[in-house]
Amino acid sequence: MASRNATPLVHPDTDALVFTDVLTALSDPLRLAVVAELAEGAEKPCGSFRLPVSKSTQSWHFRVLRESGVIRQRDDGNRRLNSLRRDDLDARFPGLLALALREAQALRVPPEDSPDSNGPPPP
Amino acid sequence: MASRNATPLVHPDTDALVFTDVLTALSDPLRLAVVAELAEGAEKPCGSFRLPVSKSTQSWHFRVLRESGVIRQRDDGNRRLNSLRRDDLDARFPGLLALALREAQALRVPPEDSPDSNGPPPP
DNA sequence: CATCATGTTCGACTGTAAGCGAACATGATG
DNA sequence: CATCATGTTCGCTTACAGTCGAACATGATG
Repeated sequence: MASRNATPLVHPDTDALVFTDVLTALSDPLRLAVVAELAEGAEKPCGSFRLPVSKSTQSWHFRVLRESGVIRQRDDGNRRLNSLRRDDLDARFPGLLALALREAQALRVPPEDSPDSNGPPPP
Repeated sequence: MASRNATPLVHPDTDALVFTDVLTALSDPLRLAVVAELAEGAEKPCGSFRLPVSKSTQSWHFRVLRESGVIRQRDDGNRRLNSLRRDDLDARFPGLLALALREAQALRVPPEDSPDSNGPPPP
């Protein structure tokens, strides 16, 4: 469904990143989670994030992230691979990404109350 | 209209600041302008900002800023004085405010096209 | 080639953000 | 005390963000 005549995957130039747009993109917990996962480094297809929303909604969130310049997307056969525009973000808004990642970590399933961090999550 | 029985001016604790809420607060150009103006240091009453929206809308924006923990408000007789919670923000999200201020500066009436930055703005 | 997997797009719906004016509350001022 | 200045609150609109399911497009796979 990817590399054909449709929307040609627009990415804003590094120096065209808009601060308020990036903040808006990062102000959503779901998108912040995606960013955190991409921060691990590897390119990941959209479907690999297990987001608790429908596919169409996922598409929407990835689009917001791409169009604000937070992530890069490229088509690889069937799948659309996502990566973090870390260098661009660091160049344009130094420190912002680090901050976002730190907070995304904190947001990540606040440790229920188990004394040791073991065992599977309760059903 | 201020210090009476109404809403008692709630401010979130420093360690209770929510990242996504702060980002949302800062992602609005109008509110960003307010933050920039408060960054000059002085306490300023709401009416002194000359925002291009109605009074009720201004009240709304100040409320968003206060409840997200970006600004502090206190009543002084007739007026409600605003100040930036700089220390709290720096403690909780180091670097974020500096970044926002830098970008707010950049947003500030993008230099029309006058070769030298002189003369009053055209009517 | 038929089917499946991966994503996007479209239209509709819902909720919230942002805007306004009118009414109100209160402190300052004449 | 009457009036003015400063802000908030209360509906009420309007715009947009977020969500979904259905339909579609395309690459991969049997």
